[in-house]
Amino acid sequence: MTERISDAEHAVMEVLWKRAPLTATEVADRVADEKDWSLQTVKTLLSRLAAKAVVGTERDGRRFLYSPLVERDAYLTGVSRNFVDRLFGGKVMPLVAHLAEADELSAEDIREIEELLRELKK
Amino acid sequence: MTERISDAEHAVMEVLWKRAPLTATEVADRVADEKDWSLQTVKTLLSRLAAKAVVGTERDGRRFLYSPLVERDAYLTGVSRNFVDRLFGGKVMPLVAHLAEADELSAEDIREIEELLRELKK
DNA sequence: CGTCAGTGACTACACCTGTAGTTTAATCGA
DNA sequence: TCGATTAAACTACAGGTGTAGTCACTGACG
Repeated sequence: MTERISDAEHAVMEVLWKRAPLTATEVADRVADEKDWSLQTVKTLLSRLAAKAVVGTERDGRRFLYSPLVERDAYLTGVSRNFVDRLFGGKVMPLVAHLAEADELSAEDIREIEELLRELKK
Repeated sequence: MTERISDAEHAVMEVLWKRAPLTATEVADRVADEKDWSLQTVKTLLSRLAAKAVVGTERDGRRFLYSPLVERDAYLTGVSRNFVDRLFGGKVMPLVAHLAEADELSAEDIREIEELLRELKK
């Protein structure tokens, strides 16, 4: 069971998944594109992530370099799994069906998914 | 924007979506199949849901009857939307692709989804 | 009529989250 | 060398969440 990552923490992780290692200041700069957070806020989030061993720290003189310890893919698999389990009884079909019925799927989406499934069957 | 429903509250909602109206005790009994919560806990959750106007209350003598005010379908659409937006940039394909790659889709799942999509295109 | 079981209302409380401010220690530039 | 800068560490604090406990009332039962 991978440690829980909160929404705010997730935004920080996205930055680190894109590029790492980074210093706290660098992370804050990049996160600033999305969120209007102070440097301190980002540092707090990094500390919490480090405390949970979701990011690793490496000393670089007076500062730290932060890197993800959890892979984005593994994380996404975990949360998706959890999501589908909790809300759709663990079955992906009802989820897709639901999105379809709610008109959340474009013709484009449908085409892409079909293609993907065709690939999978090989 | 529908009011936020927490995880614990969601378990209570599932019971009410299955059958309503119910008294607090009845809800607690049914929830007990899933969660090991005391009656008081369930009552607290019902109060919070009522305060958020996610369930409605109807007086029945000395007790209340609780019913959902939000439809399950609408709720699922909302959270699914939100989930896909936050984690997969709003595209459903990457989510399905991800679950597929992570071997979370059985051959059976694939067949069902294909069938569903075929239906959709009509 | 008095007691008790059931019910909603109110209170509790620790932990998580979002969002920082403050303190302290190290470093770099003049 | 000394002050200005910068970074990490520690502290803060309100609101949400999980998980109840307690209180006060009321109707049913003996």
